Amino acid sequence: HHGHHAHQLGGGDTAGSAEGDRWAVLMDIVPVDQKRYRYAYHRSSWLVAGKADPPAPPRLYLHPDAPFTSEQLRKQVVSFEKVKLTNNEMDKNGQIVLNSMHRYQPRIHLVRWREGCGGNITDLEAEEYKTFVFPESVFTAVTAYQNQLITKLKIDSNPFAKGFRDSSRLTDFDRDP
Amino acid sequence: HHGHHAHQLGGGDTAGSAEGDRWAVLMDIVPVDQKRYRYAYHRSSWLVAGKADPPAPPRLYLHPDAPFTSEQLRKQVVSFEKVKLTNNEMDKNGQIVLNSMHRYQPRIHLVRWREGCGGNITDLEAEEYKTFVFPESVFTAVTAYQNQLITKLKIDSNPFAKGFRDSSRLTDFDRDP
DNA sequence: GCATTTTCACCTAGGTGTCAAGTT
DNA sequence: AACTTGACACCTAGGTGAAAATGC
Repeated sequence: HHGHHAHQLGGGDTAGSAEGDRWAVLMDIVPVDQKRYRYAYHRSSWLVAGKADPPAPPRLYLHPDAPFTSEQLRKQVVSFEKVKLTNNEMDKNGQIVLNSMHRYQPRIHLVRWREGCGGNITDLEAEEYKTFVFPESVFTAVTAYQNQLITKLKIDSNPFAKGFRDSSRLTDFDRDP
Repeated sequence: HHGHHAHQLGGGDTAGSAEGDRWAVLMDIVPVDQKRYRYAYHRSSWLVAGKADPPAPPRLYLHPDAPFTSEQLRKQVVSFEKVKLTNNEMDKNGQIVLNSMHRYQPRIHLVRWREGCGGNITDLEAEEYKTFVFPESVFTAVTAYQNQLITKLKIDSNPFAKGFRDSSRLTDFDRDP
């Protein structure tokens, strides 16, 4: 209603605006380059190992709490902790499909909620949206960690991996509490 | 588009119709009468025990898979297995609030999906809907089962209660498998 | 005395990295 | 030789009724 071009959002919606104040937040993950990588253990670094495998078209993952109001977007954390990755190109569960040993850039898309679509967004170019990219979030997809520091980071930061933390090595006192 | 009165749905949408073919399915649970009950253990039956406590206005529980298409409604089971009940009138989790020791009738409402509301249905009378009632689903709300047959039924039919099934009484062979 | 809440052992369901086995 | 998959132990998270504790 401010006369923005379609396919581009401007800033400046004020706190009072209620009309059309519904937003979808989506994530996709796009290739950084056309390369395949391998890991050089002895020098602890990634090396180019050839040309990329043919990429699947990036899948859009809609944040499950959508639609958000602009107030929610201002006051709440929008976490994508439930997004799942797979290397199975035939996946039917809406997971994001990646090729292992390739580099990727996650992207966040803020999309004006269209009444009547119910979040069924298949093509970003048909929407009014703005994309946010955080270059520090680039990563290399793997099926097994190549680096023990990554393994330690995951074990220390993911509650489901608590069983592998150092402190869980028992000190032989696990009988008759 | 067939000229039905608002607030009432007719049958006869054919398989081909696509326009507006989105439906919400909701459940609410309404008091059967204005009575409070108690259970007579010695005769295994419910008795009237006085006048009902003041009822909270019935809450509408929207099926989480909404909206459905009419094809989905024809071909799939619509299960309300995730609905939760509580006796806490202050509940903020969208659970259905009931008074213990009162009789209730669950109801199912089929509601035409309104674009722009995103399933945010607060008042049924503002919608185009049809209600389905199954008298065999009337029940008495409790905080503890009053009848051992109910306890057995629940234990035998709910996977989470498997630990209480007869067959799980161990036969003294639970050492060193 | 009866109804409700709290705590608990026992489950289901599913998210972790490990390790062995399989694949290319 | 390097990468991928599947079975596994170990967790988190939470749904059961039993039994004890609490409330009215």
